[in-house]
Amino acid sequence: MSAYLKSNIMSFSQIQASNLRDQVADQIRSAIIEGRLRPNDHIVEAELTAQLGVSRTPVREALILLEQDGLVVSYPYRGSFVRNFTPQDVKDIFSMRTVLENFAAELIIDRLTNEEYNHLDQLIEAQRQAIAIGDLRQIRSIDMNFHHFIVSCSQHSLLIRNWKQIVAQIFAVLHIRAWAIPNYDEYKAIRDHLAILNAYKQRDLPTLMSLNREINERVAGECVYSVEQKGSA
Amino acid sequence: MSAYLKSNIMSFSQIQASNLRDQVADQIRSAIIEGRLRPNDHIVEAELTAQLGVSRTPVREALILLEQDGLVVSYPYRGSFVRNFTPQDVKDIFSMRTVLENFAAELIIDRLTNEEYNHLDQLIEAQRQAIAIGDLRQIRSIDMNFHHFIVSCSQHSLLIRNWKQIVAQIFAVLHIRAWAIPNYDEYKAIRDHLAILNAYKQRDLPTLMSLNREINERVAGECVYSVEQKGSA
DNA sequence: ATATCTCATATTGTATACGATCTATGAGAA
DNA sequence: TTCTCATAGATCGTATACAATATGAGATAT
Repeated sequence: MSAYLKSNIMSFSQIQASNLRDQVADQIRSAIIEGRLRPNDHIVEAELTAQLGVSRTPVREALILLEQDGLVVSYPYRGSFVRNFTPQDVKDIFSMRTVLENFAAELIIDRLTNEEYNHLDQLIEAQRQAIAIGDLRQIRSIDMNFHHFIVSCSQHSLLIRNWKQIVAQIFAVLHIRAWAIPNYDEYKAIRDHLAILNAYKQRDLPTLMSLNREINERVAGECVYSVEQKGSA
Repeated sequence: MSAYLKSNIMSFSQIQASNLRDQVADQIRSAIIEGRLRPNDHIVEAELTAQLGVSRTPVREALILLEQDGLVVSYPYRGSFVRNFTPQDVKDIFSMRTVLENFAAELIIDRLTNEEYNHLDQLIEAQRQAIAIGDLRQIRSIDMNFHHFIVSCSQHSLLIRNWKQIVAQIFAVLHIRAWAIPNYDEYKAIRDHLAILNAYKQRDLPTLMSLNREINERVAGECVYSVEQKGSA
């Protein structure tokens, strides 16, 4: 395996937050993405201070980061809350994701190597096994890795950065979908990924772009439905 | 004039930073965008504390925001520096701008009203006058407003937000161009804007998208040249 | 009973104090 | 002369203390 490919594959886990700010941000981000913190939950700085054993300074700085990431909203002298996505928010997020992933596709479709195809094949297989076991957290993780690997192949740091932000928001929304649609067919993602990978192998950009659009619009629809359900419940 | 249009036009000036953090961030951002702070300049928290008459806390928080915006880079225990754009950075920034503006075009091209066309006409004329006077700062401001108005018509908050970030970085780079190419023909922008506006009026999306791409690639090339000049100087 | 006002409490915004780390400088040895 | 290493100064990271603001409970008037 080439050094480039390896670093690409590892780019999710190799990140190590040096300062407390980033560590705290990662903790809160995980809590939101994994659904332990729910939309509109009040994030009280003093509580995190106690729970994490750090002072308010890094906690506050972490919350600033998360607000920039669109996972948290803050109001002056009232505090920070887990962002509650409106149907319009969800539509916007998924439409932006489509735009970014189509841009990535345009950049890489003629440059992907067999090694990279193989890695994507393996990820699909791993996700299939995670679904068989029923490990939802693992399913989500591999799913994200599939798309992240593709986007990171572009080596377009700005694109990768913006995509990561969007996807973090999407994962927060996917938890709402999981609550609203308990028996969601996770194998849909497998079929989607196979179709995407096939389009890449065929180097068929138009098909790939409409695939991206259709998939994202379908999932967006599911999430909008879920958000509306939650609002009326 | 419709209420929607009015709020759209005013959306640049109506922002009012309530807390010190945002005020400090705005000050530093302006300094970078206007070229008073140059790439690689060391931003020392204590100096800003003294100059602005606030404590280090809001200064630090502002620097975190600016790092997220891609205008500042920070190294642990070494400090924050005005970001120095590499040629690759410049290419990435402009290619992302193209993607975002083409997305905006797709969203709005069939929905723009005569009022909005008129406003864009007025902005072009205002920019022409600013060029005649030679007010570079005003030229830049109106130029940004032209594009911002278009993007904001999409009412896609995520798109608008990402676009604003990108454009702040571009403005920082444009100052490098101004230093490298002192007698730059500012009327180029007028011709570009007229062509863009005309494509919108014709509702000709393909032409508009290739226009966007060509213009951004041309300006990107000028900026890459300028960045390379600076590096070798 | 309802509405409105007052004030205590909780929470955030800001300032300051302390600790950790980097960088440059200079003395001493090879 | 040049290299190494210790030390001091500068700067950032974190913790704590104080100030400003929002919220809600209870009192009071209608």
